[in-house]
Amino acid sequence: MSTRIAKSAPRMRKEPRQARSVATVEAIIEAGARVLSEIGWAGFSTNKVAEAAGVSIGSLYQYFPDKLALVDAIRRRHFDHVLSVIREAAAEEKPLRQFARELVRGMIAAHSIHPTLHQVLLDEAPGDRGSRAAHASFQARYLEHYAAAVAQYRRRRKDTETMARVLSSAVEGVIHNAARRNMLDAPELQKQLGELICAYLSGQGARA
Amino acid sequence: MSTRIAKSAPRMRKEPRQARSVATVEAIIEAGARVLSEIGWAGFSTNKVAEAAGVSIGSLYQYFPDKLALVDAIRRRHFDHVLSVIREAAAEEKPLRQFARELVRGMIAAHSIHPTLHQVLLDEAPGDRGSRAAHASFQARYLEHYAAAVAQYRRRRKDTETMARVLSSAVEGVIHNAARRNMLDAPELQKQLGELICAYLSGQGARA
DNA sequence: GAGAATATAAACAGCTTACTCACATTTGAC
DNA sequence: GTCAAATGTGAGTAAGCTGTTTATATTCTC
Repeated sequence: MSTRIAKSAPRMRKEPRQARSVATVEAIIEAGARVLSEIGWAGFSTNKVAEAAGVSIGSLYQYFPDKLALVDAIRRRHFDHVLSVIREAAAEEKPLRQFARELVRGMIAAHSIHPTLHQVLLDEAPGDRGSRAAHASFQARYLEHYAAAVAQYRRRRKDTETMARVLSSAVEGVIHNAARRNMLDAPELQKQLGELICAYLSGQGARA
Repeated sequence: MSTRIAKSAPRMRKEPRQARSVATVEAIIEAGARVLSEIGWAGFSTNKVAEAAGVSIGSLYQYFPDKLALVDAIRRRHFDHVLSVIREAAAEEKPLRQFARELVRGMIAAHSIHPTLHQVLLDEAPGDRGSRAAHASFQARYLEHYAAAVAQYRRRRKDTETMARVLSSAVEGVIHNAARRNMLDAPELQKQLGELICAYLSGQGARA
C-alpha cells in the first residue's frame, strides 16, 4: 500500500491561491477534456488546449509541469465523476429494473458532456507515468461496483467477476458507439440498453 | 497554388506484377495493420510502417500514393474479414445458442491477430477521403447481418434495428475490452459473452 | 544481355510540438 | 494608496518528426 512515486513530475507546479487562478486551472482542465474528446489524443496539444480555454500558453505551464500532468488531471476528474455514478446506482438494494434504469441514465449523462472522452482516456492517452496506479485503482473500484450489482441480482457466486467485466464492457461499448453517432439521447436506445442489462442479469435464458 | 483539395488519390500507384512485389505490398499492409493496432493512429507513420515491414520507405511509395491510401487498404482488408465472419455466423437458420457460439468464436478469432485494430480503424483513423463511402457501406452491411439475426430469434418486429445496434456494439465493447487486457481467449469470457447474446435475444427478461 | 520491374535509403522542406522567459497586469493586506 | 506577491501574457526556440522525392542499385523476364 505504499505510494509508488517513481520520478514522475509533480501534479501541480504551483497551487492556485486566488479565485482567479482557480478559475483558470478549471478552465484549462475543462478545455482539455473538450479537446481530448473532440479531436482525440493525436490532436491534443498544449497550445490548442490553452487557446480553447481562452488562456495563454504561459498560464497553462504555470500550473501544469508538463503535458502528462494535464492529462492526469483530466483523467482524475472524469474517472471520479463516472465512479460516483456507478456507486450511486449500485448503492442501496433496489429492484433490478430500477438499477438498470438508473445506471443507464447516469452513464449516459456522464458521457453527454464529452461523449468520447472516456474511450480516448482508456485507449489512446498514454498512462505510462504516475497515472498507472490511479488508473488501475479506478478500474478496480469500477469493477467492484459492477460486481456488487451482479452479486445482488444473480444467485450463482461462480462467475461474478467475469460477469461484471462483461457487463461493464458491454454497457461501455453501447454507450461509446451511440456517442460516436450522436445518438446518446435516443430513448429507444436507452430502453434497449436497459433491456440488455436486465436480460443478462435475469439470465436464465441459457442452458449448456 | 494549383493543388485541388479533396481530389481522392488512386488506390495504387502501380499494380504489382511479379510475385516479389505482391509479397512486398502484402508485407506493407500487414505491417501497417500491426503498427496501427499496437501504436495507434497517433504513431502511424509511413516510415515506421516501412521499417516494420522490413522494406524501404521508397518501396512503400511505389505502390501507395500516400498515407491515406495505405490506411484504406488496411481498412478494406480488415472489414472484409470481419464481414465474412458475421455473414457466416448469421447465414443459415440455426439454434440461437449455436449462432451465439459461432459469432463469438469468429469475432474473437478476427480480433486475435491485431487486437485493437478494429477500434483504431473506427475511432482514430480518419475517413475523410474516398473511404467515406466504403466505411458507410461496411457499417450498413455489418448492421444488416446483425439485424437479420435479431429478426430471426425475436418475434417482435418493432425495434429490430435498434436491437441490432445495441447487440453489435455490446459485443464489440466486450471484445475490445478483452483485447485491451489480453484476455481475448479466456474461455469463461467467451462463455459469458455467449450468455449475454442469448439472454438478450431470448429476452423475455423484462416487463415494463 | 536488354529492358522492364522492383528495391533502396539518403535527403529535404515544411510543419508541429512542448516548453521557456522576460515582462505586464491584477490582487489584496496594510 | 503602496507594494510585494500572485497571476497572466505570447513571441520565441529548438528539436523532432512528417510525408514524399529522387537518383541509384538490384533483380526479374524474355
